[in-house]
Amino acid sequence: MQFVDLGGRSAQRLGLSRSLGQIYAALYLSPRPLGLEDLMTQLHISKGNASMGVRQLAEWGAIKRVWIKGSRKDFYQAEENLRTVVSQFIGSTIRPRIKSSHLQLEDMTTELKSKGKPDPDEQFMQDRIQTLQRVHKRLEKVIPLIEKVLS
Amino acid sequence: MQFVDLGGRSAQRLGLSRSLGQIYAALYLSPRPLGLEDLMTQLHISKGNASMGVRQLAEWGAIKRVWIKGSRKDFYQAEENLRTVVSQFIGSTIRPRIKSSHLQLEDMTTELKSKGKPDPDEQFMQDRIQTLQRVHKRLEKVIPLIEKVLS
DNA sequence: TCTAATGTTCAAAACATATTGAACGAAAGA
DNA sequence: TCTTTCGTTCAATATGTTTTGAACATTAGA
Repeated sequence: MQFVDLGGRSAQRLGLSRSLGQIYAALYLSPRPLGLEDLMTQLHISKGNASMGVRQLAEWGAIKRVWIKGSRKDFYQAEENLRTVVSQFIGSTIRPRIKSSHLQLEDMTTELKSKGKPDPDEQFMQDRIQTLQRVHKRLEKVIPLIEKVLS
Repeated sequence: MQFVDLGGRSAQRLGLSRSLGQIYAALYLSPRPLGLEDLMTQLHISKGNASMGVRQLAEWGAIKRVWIKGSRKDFYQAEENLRTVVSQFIGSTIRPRIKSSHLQLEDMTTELKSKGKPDPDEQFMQDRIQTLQRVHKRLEKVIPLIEKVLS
């Protein structure tokens, strides 16, 4: 299905697995909660894959588990507020990565500076890294804007 | 080298190959242009990899080829204006993808609408896709902000 | 023209990651 | 208690991507 395909490809672009995107897409378009069985047949994926997928998505708050009276299967439905989904993804995945780069750049500058008496080449490196840090800081400011634009 | 590693990992996060990031990082920190030979030895990558890497980066305008008198090797240096690099990357890679998703969503809505008389489930899908389109449009607005924040 | 230096190409290999599926565990109902 | 249904786990497999390296192309200089 076209929408599910789009979900799969979008997920891959974001560095996630295709099936995560497919699962979310299928749930997002379904008026009724779906069980593992449904996902397996609709998406042609294995039970293991479906199981791991829904767990991951539920951890991120992108889908939620619902109970349906009279069935002992687990059912899931998409968190329909996309702002929430995006925020969650940013918080759990994007932000930590940015922070990590941030820290590494800091490490490098402090180490360089601690050596004192930089020769011209070291000075050049130091300058470049500082420039990069400034750019990095500016880029970080975009993150809150993403969330703002979705409100 | 730490900075080169960071470049490699960052590239991978952006969906590029590790060596692209490493090559750019090495050039970015080097006060002098580097040739293929330098890249091969500094980064422990093959000649083919280095050759393909610099071509790609040069196409994106992230590095430029420079001639050094008295040598017939090709040398490269990083485009030092990171704003340019980012813009280029957005234009050549991010924007087309967004546009593609955009078009696919439009396709789906028009197809759904053309069928007339949606049953309740079709109606639900139609609504969800429309919501998604609105979110998508809002997210698109962030792109110019990225470029703005770098000016 | 021949040789040496350099860059390019692309099929094969290496690598990384996602997916499968069989075995297992838990728990409900008979 | 036994059986069935359902979800989970994870080693093996499949898939997709990157990297290698040997063969080739091109050009400069001898």
